[in-house]
Amino acid sequence: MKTPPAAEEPRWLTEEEQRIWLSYIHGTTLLDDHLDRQLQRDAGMPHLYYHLLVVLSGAPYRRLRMTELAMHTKITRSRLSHAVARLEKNGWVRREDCPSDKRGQFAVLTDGGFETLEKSAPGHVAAVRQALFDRLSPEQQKALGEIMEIIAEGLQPKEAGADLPWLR
Amino acid sequence: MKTPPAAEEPRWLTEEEQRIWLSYIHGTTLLDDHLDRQLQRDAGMPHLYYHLLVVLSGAPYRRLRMTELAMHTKITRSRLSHAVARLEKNGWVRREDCPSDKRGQFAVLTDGGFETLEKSAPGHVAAVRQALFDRLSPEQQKALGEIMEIIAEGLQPKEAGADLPWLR
DNA sequence: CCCCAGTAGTTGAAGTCTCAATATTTCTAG
DNA sequence: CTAGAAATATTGAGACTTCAACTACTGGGG
Repeated sequence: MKTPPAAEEPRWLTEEEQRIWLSYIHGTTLLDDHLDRQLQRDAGMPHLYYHLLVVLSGAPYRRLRMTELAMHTKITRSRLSHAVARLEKNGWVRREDCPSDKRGQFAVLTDGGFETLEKSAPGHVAAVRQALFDRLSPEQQKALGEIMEIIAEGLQPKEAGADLPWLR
Repeated sequence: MKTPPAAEEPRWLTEEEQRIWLSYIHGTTLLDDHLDRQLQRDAGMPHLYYHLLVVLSGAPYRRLRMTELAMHTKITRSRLSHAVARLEKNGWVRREDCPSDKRGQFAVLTDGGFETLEKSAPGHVAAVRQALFDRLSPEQQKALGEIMEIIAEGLQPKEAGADLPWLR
């Protein structure tokens, strides 16, 4: 009988938590912008598009179903459709019908796309190193990986029932 | 005389570094999307716009010069101009001329903007907690803050000369 | 005082992203 | 076997971002 049931005061962030959160916003904003600019300049595409090529380049036969590619990159299928349309226009990706499912489409990395990747990869890796790995201790790198994995895991569309408390 | 001078092989990311970098991409992609969606739904604006209101609410007289606001939020002045135009249309921010510099503009948080913030803040804090703080140990939270600060610091437009090696 | 390089901020066009709606195909219960 | 539900992928409109060009103003040397 201490607090009214409906108008609970929310648990605000502490000063320390606010600092951390602000640092997160600043760091990610600056890094994302930095890489987008670097890649736009050196490869003619934003970071996400580059990443799509990277993922395709590592897939069997350099191809992936649209839905799979979307899941691997954590983006919506709609966003991916638009992105692939643009990459196709550049000749870096090609679409192919899926023989076993008439609804399906493969996104296939073309030779031109692969060459573009080869040309721009060194500059991109250098940028990532310079902005991230060169500045962090091995412990911090390890911590960052673990932290981001936890965050990603918590936001992933889960398997059926996994977030139903009465099924835990 | 071991390696040709022009075609040095770049220092690719190790497997471990690749894992970390991929986790970073996944985590930030999912978290940014999650918060954008949450705020679009509950407050009618994307996360960046909400953050602009937050920063203004903490500034003296709830106002900041455009350039200052851009620096506080790590975005370009152009992006800010567009964003403030939209926030102004919503009645959450108002522009005011700067008396001491006729080029200058203040962005001022309106009462309506403040109320909107009050209404949506609890939900937003809850989302940040649930996605981030609730899942990380105190040590991880601390580490994340330090890591992001380092990254941000490295990408910040520096003071004149600060990045000239011969001035160090 | 005047020139002009630098600063503050805005603008429009082109590119990208979101959201809801759509067409098509596959799966499944009955 | 078939009707309905679910999955695959795309589309278009509107919102947001980027980039370069632009206006207006300031401040410091000649």
